Amino acid sequence: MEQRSYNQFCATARTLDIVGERWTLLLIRELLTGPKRFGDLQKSLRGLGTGLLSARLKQLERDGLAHKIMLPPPARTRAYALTEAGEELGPAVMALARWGMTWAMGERREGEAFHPGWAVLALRSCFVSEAAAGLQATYEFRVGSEVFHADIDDSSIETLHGPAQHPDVVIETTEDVLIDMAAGKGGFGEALRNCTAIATGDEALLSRLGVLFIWPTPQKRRP
Amino acid sequence: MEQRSYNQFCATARTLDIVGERWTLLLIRELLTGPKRFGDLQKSLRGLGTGLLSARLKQLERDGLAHKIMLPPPARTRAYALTEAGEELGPAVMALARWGMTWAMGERREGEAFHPGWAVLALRSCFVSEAAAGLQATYEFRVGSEVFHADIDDSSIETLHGPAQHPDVVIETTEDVLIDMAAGKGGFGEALRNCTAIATGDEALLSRLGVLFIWPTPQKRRP
DNA sequence: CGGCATCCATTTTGATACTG
DNA sequence: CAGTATCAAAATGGATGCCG
Repeated sequence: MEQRSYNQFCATARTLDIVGERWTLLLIRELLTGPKRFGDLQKSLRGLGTGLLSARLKQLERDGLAHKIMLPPPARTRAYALTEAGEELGPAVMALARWGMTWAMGERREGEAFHPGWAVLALRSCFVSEAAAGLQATYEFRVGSEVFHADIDDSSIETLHGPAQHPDVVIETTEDVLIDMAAGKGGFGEALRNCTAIATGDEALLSRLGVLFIWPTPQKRRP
Repeated sequence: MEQRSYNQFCATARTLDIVGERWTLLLIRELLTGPKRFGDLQKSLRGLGTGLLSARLKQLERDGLAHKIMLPPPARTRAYALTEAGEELGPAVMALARWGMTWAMGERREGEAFHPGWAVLALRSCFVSEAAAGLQATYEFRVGSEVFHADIDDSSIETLHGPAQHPDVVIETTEDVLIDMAAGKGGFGEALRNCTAIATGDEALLSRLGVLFIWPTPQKRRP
């Protein structure tokens, strides 16, 4: 199994040799919110069969971007987690996401899957680090049975799957609100005000959300 | 010809639907330093046949990322240029390049192609915008028969193929120096000091290069 | 559940030959 | 040059069966 390569001594090409194949960057997107099990990865990626998923994960391991871990009790099952090198692809994935928010989102299309985690990651890519200078806060997001949290610590952010230890604010909402947000219908602040979102916790931190996360203005691509 | 899609309502996935196919991001990398002709694109991308190149360019046009233009006299030939949406992929490509510089470069491998333009783009991704606040300067780089220039204007940068109008500094060097730089053997400052680089122009601006462009420290990926 | 192996229909790609 | 046309080789997708 010889690995295909662009054979260019160029940082972009070398990166794409490693993560440029179909599905690879989406796998990394999944793992950016924390370790995931084989089955959960497959459920998130319709169209990716077990064979190819297995091959891609092996490749990520071989290339030092991910590794198998044992989930702590009481789970005690295997899962895949990013290594440091894998985590550091975050900025690149966020940059791709930002471009997509601006130039490629719009209305949800017939048959398109949606997972709350994707919206949470999109939110991370909207994080305005300058607006968080000196801030320390944890926001928890509950959407149906899915829970995520954003940990902000002085201009850095982490967005992880699962509940927070000590959330300062808890926001409970529905998938539909996130879908509207992802479609660019008003920023995060509007999504909150809009409808079903219920928030509990520190009022000041809650109202700060609109400054911490700024959704880019959608634009039209013209041929 | 139905376009293949991940079918996910997610900014990253939507972006990859558009630019995630093989060669597409490398094509965009080529166009990020300015318009290019069909033949020149092909020469830069060994392994990409005329058929696929033609198909990719059509797709870029259809998706509003690039368009055909007429080069101004005396050239008067057709070329491909990025649209605004295409240009805005710059940050994403730069992010991929930065990751590659850190985690994937090292020694040049047997058979790998190299073009000065790739190094110039890598340089752009090392640009420290804070270090350029209030600065206005144009650097011209000459490498063999290839000429590029970096136009810095108050914390923003453009790196283009071709000579500059009014360069403040002209740096003449060899491919080997750029290759060493790309391999991470010392930053740009060192590359200049090192050997064949000859610079003419404003001394103060020249010595500022080491602050304007900071090469990331190469790291090892561990499986 | 997690994961590999196998088979097979479709797509993508790579390489080259050919045309305006 | 700037592309089309063509064909062989790979990669993908989907289904299914097996094993710990």
